[in-house]
Amino acid sequence: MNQDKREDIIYTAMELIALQGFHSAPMAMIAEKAKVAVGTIYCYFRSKDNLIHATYSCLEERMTASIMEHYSERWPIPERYHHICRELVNFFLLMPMEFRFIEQFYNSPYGVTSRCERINDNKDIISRIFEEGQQQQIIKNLPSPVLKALTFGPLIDICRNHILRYFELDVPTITGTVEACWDAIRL
Amino acid sequence: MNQDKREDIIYTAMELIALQGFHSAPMAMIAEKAKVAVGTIYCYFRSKDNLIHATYSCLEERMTASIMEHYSERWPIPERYHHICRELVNFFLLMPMEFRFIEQFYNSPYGVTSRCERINDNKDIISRIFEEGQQQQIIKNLPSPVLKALTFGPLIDICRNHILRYFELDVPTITGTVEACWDAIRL
Amino acid sequence: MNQDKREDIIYTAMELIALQGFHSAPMAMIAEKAKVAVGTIYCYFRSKDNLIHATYSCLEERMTASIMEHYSERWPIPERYHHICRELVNFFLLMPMEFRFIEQFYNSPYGVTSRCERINDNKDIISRIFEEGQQQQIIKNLPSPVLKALTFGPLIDICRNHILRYFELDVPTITGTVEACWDAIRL
Amino acid sequence: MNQDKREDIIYTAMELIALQGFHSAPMAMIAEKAKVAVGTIYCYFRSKDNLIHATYSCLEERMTASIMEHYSERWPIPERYHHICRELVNFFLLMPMEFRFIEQFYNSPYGVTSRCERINDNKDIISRIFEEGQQQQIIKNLPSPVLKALTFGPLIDICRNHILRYFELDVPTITGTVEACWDAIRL
DNA sequence: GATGAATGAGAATTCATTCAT
DNA sequence: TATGAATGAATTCTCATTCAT
Repeated sequence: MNQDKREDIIYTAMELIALQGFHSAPMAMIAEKAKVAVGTIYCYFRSKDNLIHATYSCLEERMTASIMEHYSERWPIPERYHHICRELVNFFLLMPMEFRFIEQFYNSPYGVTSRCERINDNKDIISRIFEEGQQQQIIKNLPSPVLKALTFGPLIDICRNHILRYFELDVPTITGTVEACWDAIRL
Repeated sequence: MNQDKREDIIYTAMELIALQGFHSAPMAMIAEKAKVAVGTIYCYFRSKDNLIHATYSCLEERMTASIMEHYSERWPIPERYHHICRELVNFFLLMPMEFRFIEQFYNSPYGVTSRCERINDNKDIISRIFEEGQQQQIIKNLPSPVLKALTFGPLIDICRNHILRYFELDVPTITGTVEACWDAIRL
Repeated sequence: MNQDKREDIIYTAMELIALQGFHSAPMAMIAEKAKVAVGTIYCYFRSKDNLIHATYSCLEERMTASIMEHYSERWPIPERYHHICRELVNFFLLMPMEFRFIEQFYNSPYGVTSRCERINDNKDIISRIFEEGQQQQIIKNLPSPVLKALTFGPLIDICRNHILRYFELDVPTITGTVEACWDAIRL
Repeated sequence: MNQDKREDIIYTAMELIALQGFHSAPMAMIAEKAKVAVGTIYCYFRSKDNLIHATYSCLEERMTASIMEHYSERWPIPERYHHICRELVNFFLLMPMEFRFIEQFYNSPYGVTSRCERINDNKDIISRIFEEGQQQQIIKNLPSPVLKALTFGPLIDICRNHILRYFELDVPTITGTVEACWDAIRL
C-alpha cells in the first residue's frame, strides 16, 4: 500500500467534487486526474462512498489541526473564542476547495451522520469554551448546538459568500463579524 | 392545462427531492407518486431542471407571503426584525419538506444564481430594516450580506438541526436565538 | 371533411419534413404549424405513415401535371425527351421543398415500394419515349430502368446540388446536362 | 482497446443501419447483435453520431482502396474512366450493405457535409480524369460537379435498383451503362 | 368534426463496479 | 498490486397515438 498514491486519490477526489459536485465527479475522471487506473482506486477504497468518507475524515483532521495550532486552553474565554473563529475563517479562505468539499459533503446524504455528531459533540474545544463561559457567566445560557449555530452559521455564510464570489471579504469585515458573533453569545 | 395537476407534480417533486435528493428523485418516481405518466410532467415542464426551478419559485413565493402576512413597515425596527425572524423559523418548522428542498436547491448548481441574487438584493424587506436601522444608529455598520449572515446563518442552522432531528427546538430556545441574533447586529 | 384543412396539413407536413427530416417533424409540430390540433390530423389521416404517403401522392400528381403541361406525343422523340428533362429540372428548381421531401421519401422505408413501381412502370411517358426511340433506332437498346437511370440520375443529382447549395446551376449548364443525358442514351 | 471489437461494432452498426435505417437501429440492438454490452460501444465511440461517422469513414477508405487497386494514372483517359466506373459498380454489387449504409448516410443530416465536400473536391481521381480529358479535348466542357453527376448519378442508380431488387443487373448491362456514361461526358 | 391533455413504450447516454490479465 | 476494458442497470427525454369533452 502506497500512502502517497492514496493521498493523491483523496486530493484529486476532493478537488473534483469541490468544483463539480458528487455526480459530476465520476470515478473514471478521478482516476484520470490522479493518474491511476480506475481499478486502483478500488484497491484503496471499497467504494465511491468509502472514498468520499475517507476524504472528509482527512479534511476534518487537517482543519482541526490547523485551527488548534498555537491555541492554548489557558487563555481567557473571549480570546479563545476569537482565536477559533478567526482561524476557522482563515483556514477556509486559504483552502477554498476544502471548504467547498465540506459544504457538499454536509449537504448530502453522506454527511448527515457526521454533521449530527459534530453538532451534538460536547467534548470538542468550542463546546468546552461555551461550558466554561457559561460557568463564568460570560456566555448566554443557550444549548450548545444553538451557540454553535450563532457562531458557525454566520462565519460559514460569509466564507461561502466570499469563496463563491457572491461578496468580497476584507480583514475589518471578518473582525467585525467575529465580534458580532461574540456579541450574539455573550451575556 | 390543469393547474391542480401542475401543483400536484410540483408538490410531489418537492417532497421527493426533500427526502431523497435530486439524483434519487428520478422523473419516473415523481410521475408515479404524483399519479401521472412520465410524459405528463413534460407537458407542464420543459425538463427536470425546469421542474426544479419552478418548484423553487413556487416555494419562495409561499415563504415570502407567509412571512409578510401581518407585517407592517410602520413598526419600530427591532419589532420588525423579530417578526421576520420568528416567522421565518415558524414557516420552516411547519414546512419541513419545503425547508429541506430549499436547502438542497441552494447547495446545488441549480441554486447558485438564486442564492447570489438573494444575498446581494438590497431591496428586500430585511435589507430595508438593516438600512433604516443603520440610519437610526441602532444596527452595526456592517455590509448587508454580513448582517444577513448573522441573522439567517444561525436561524437556518437551528431549523436544520431540528428538522433533521439533530436537536430538539422549543419556543424559549427559538426566542433566545432570535434575541441573540439581534444582539449580534445591534449597536 | 374540409379539403382545405386537409391540404394545409399536407403542405405543412411536406415543408417540415423537407427541412428537418421525418424524425424531426413530430406530429405535434406539424399540427402547430398547420394551426390545427394534433387530434385533427388523425381525423384526416390514419397515422403518420398514412399522412406521409398521402403527401407523396399529392406531390407526385402535381409533378406529373406540371411536366405534362404543353407536352405533345406528336412531337419527335428528341424534342419530347428534352421537354420532359427540362420541365423536370424546372419543377424541382421552382419547388425546392417538394424536391427535398421526395428525396427523403425515396430514401426511407416509406418510399421503397413507390420507387420500385416508378422504375418498373413501363407505361409512363418516359418509357414510351424510350420504346418508340428504340423502335426508330434512335435510342440505345438498354433496359428501360437503365435508360431512366441515365436520364434522372444526373438530373436529380444536379438539382440536389443546386438546392442544397453544393453548387450553383445556370441555364446553359442545365441545357448542357440535358444534352449530355441525350448523348448517353442515343445511338 | 481491442481493434477487433471496434470493427465488430462498426460492422454490426453498418449492417443494421443499412437494413433498418438510423432510427430503427437503436444502440441496444447494435450492442446485442455485436455481442457486447451497450456501455462497451461508448468505450469506443463518444456517441451514436460518432459511431455513424466512424462507420462512414471506414467504408469510404475501403471503397477508395478497392477502386484504386490495379489503377494506373499512366493509362489513357477513357481506360481510366472505365476502370473507375466498373470498379465502383463491382464494389457496390459485392458490398450491398455498404452501399445501403452510404445511401442512408448521404441522405441524412449526417452526410450533408461529407457529400458537399465530395462533390466540390477537385483533387480526387475522377476530377483529375475530367480535367485532363478537357485539356485533351476528349471530354465536354461542363463543370466538374455536372460531370460527376453524369457519371455517378446513373451508376449509383443502377446499383440501387439491383441491390433493392427493383431490377436485375448483368455484366453486359453494366458495360453498356458505363459506355453510355462515357458517351454522356465525351466530346 | 375538432380539440389537446395524457399516455407510456422506447431511445440515447452515464457511471459505479468487476475481473481477467 | 495495478490495470482499464467491459458491464448493464438506471436516468432523462421524445413522440405517435388515444379519448373524454
